Amino acid sequence: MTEARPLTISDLAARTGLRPDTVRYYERVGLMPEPRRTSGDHRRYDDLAVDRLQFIRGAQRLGLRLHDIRDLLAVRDTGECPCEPAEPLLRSRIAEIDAELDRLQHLRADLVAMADQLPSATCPDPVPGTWCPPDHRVTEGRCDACSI
Amino acid sequence: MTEARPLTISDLAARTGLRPDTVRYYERVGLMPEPRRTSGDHRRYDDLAVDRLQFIRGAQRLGLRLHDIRDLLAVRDTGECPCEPAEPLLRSRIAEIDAELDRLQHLRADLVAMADQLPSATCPDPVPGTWCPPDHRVTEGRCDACSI
DNA sequence: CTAGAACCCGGAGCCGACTCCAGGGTCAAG
DNA sequence: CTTGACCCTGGAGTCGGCTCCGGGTTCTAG
Repeated sequence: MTEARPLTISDLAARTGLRPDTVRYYERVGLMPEPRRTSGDHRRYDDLAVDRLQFIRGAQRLGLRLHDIRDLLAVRDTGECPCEPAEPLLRSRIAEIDAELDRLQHLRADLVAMADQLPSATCPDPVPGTWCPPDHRVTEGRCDACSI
Repeated sequence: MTEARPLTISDLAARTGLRPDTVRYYERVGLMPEPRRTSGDHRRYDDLAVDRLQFIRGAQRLGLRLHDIRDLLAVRDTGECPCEPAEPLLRSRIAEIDAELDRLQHLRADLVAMADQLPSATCPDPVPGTWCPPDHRVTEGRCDACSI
């Protein structure tokens, strides 16, 4: 069977697409438990560690923060399914993402409007002056109300 | 005329919705030129400084980074309209935003799928195991391929 | 003239998630 | 046993954009 043979930290890292430093970092911040060590103080891991790191990666892919992932892991460690506490977490991340999408869509629209009018209108009179977002009207090469 | 009477750093900050610390910070990083000083070494500003900070705020509103804004200001300082160099900058920011929107939309879809299936399926067997993104099929409470 | 608000400066701290470093020690293949 | 790849630690650095601090100085209204 493919049991036993313990993994070094870089074996583990390689299997999970991380770097050894990152694994040590996860240990420091409490995502990974302290592993057993060789007599020479080198970390040795088993497949549970691989599983745990994959859980972390999966949760990260879902846009969760290490802070939240730590909480889910704590639940998981009790032997319970982390789904129950995960759902509100996911819902609130969705809300955050919606807010960010909204912000970016508005921003994008502003940028496009700005970029489109740039080559033509605003530039007749190369004078140092205010250069404004597109929702501020420009009169005679100058911005009316650039109070933001 | 509303000329002359020079502004202290907090006057300037108040007029532009910033804090004095922020203005000093902008000076440190090269966005604002060194202003003149009183004999006691206090900064004194004029309306050009207000204009400049408004330009900075406007460009920030468009999602430009201080680094880029500094470049635009450098052009503006030559007396030229910063539009010419601004356009490619804006276009590349738009591309970045598109990439980010894309990422967030995928992420959102994954989160929703995950959150929707949480209360039901995945949880029949509260065993510590892998908990995976929704595009990885789950068989008998376990994930087939959770290699990211 | 005096009180108290505002200013000065350099540097540190914050957020998140790493990443890298130096200066050692250890492991395993040959 | 040697060699070279790997590992250890604690701490610092990175990115961006501020924000705050302490200890000292200056400005200004009354």
